[in-house]
Amino acid sequence: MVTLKELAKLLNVSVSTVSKALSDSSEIGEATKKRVTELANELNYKPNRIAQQLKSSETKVIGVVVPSLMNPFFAEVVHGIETTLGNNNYDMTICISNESLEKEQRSFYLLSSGSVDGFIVAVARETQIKYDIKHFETISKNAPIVMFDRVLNDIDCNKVVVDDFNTVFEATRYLIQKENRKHILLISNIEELSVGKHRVNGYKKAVEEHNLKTNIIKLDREESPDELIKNYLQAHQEIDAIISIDHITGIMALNSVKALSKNVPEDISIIGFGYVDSEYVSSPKLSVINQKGFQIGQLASQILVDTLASAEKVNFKTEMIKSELELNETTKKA
Amino acid sequence: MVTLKELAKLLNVSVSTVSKALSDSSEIGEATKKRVTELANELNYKPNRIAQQLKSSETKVIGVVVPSLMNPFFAEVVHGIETTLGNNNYDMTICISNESLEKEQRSFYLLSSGSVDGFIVAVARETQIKYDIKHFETISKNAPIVMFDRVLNDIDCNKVVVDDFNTVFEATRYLIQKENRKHILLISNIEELSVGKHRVNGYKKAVEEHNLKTNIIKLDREESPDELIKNYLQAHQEIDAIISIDHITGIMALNSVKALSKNVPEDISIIGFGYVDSEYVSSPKLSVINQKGFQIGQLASQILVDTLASAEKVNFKTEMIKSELELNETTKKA
DNA sequence: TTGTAAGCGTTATCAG
DNA sequence: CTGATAACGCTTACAA
Repeated sequence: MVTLKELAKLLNVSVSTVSKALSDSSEIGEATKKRVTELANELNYKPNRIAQQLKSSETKVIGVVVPSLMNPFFAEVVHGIETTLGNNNYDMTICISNESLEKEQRSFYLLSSGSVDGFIVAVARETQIKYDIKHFETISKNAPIVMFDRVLNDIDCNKVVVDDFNTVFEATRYLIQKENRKHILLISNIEELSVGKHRVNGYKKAVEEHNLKTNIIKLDREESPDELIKNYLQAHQEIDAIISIDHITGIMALNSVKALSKNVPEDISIIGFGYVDSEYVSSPKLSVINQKGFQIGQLASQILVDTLASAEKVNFKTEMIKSELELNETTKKA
Repeated sequence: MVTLKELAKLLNVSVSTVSKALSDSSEIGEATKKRVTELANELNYKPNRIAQQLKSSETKVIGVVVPSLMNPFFAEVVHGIETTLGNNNYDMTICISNESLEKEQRSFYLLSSGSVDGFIVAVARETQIKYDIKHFETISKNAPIVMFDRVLNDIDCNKVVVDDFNTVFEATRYLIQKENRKHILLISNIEELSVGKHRVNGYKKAVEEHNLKTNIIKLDREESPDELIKNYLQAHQEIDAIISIDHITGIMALNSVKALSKNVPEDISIIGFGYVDSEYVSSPKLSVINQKGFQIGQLASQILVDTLASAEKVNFKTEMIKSELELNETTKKA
């Protein structure tokens, strides 16, 4: 790595002259500027970012802490984050909490010692359950945090959330009112998360508002979830619609229904949660709730970048990104 | 952010005393050590990592540059990378090239100015096609690079590759020899990538070795790929097996076949490329080639960490991770 | 046992 | 127009 000092020696000028010349300062004469920049290019000089960071006490790096990258929703959000940060000359360092509280804490403490200017987080499942949130309290005093999707009400920071309750409420109501469905099954495998609870409650409200019965299956992947769904459907022939509240069980439900030789959407309508590939891997194409992960990521990082740019402390806001019901082929035509 | 200097002032000792005390140096007396650590804890002192990095000219950060995170294969690899790096006290900053040469170059130059100790890359599609690889040549002189999956033969560095040719060759041969298939269709949507070419060639070799005819569909997502597959199958009723060489078209093929009321695997066997969710979103469960993304990520980062740890320059190696044929329900029982 | 000072690579202030 | 110097926060010879 070639440094200012080496350039200075080779050119027989001082370090500060080189520095100024390279930043095109008006203090430096055109002739020297040219000499300097030419040698710098030749030797492929790049200012050492670590040194700049130390000097400016700004890293231009954002710490992103997510539970997983193999969940397509988070992958999508991270993609949105990357795009916006890139446009604002920020890099990101990603830590994966793996839904573990301890891993999340470690990541935070590691990054909080000057490595990043701010954080974007979706809190780990274990953190939500145990509700051990000291690390957020500590950090939020020093560096701005933006939380998305899985947020903590008791932490004072900017938040970007999905209107989980209303989204599922409306999807359920759609099935009842527009498709005249009366026996709607909800399939859930994220019951313990706050977002999961909101979604279930949205479903319940819509169903109860129409004086219908709730039908809920809670899955977890250990068992054989497709069998469970199939058995349930066989035992409950009255089911005429399914709502799945995560990105995978909707497709599983669709496959189960097909296996029972029921017609979709004639006999049973299905609405799942969408992700980038869901329409490619389902047939007929799954009707989905699109959570707009990309936009969520963009908004979260824009808020963070803006916060870092403005000196005055503005009050914390919670922005809501409205999910969109995308009617494809597993619901009847509108 | 509390610094050594502040601690020193508060304790009426010198900065170096504080520094040594905190690193439990034998030079410092127990009494002062105690005073120092207590105040440090109280004030939540964390050494500024940027300063440490400048001092040691080591960042303990690895730059990871991948084409996409929404491709589950890369998400899996990144997960493997994160795990291994975490175990070795490294962080990672991720850049997404989005398959763009220019974005890839920018990422490299940005990170190469001291921000990271080394790189892990899968090269962008555009880079492979245009074969503009100057940025790799430049960087590889200063920082170690490990390439995975999409590698560049002309760059001298460590590599972790998948045996694409043999994997598909063997899968095809399996269909021919064990399942007695004679009309095998290959579906591809990554023809232009080197890995895609290898896979196609593996297929061709197996087919031709048995004096069978090759049948290939090239897809791209703009058109309506499922229709294309369906039409092809309808026009070619003799097809009795399908190999798909990416993570998504295998499931598409399965759905198309079912739509034509053919039985899987009785009438048609299908083998796709697997990813974490493929068995959950297919029914019957797709038989897949498992590329072992997680292991690839682990190995790539282990190699990089080892390289950084050892002073002597060892020769560059190319390691091969053997993919595994996982026979599920879309092939006949072995 | 503790303190002083130099240095990592930059930038910025101030003199020359 | 150019150069010396200090500072960012830390580590580490070397002195005391």
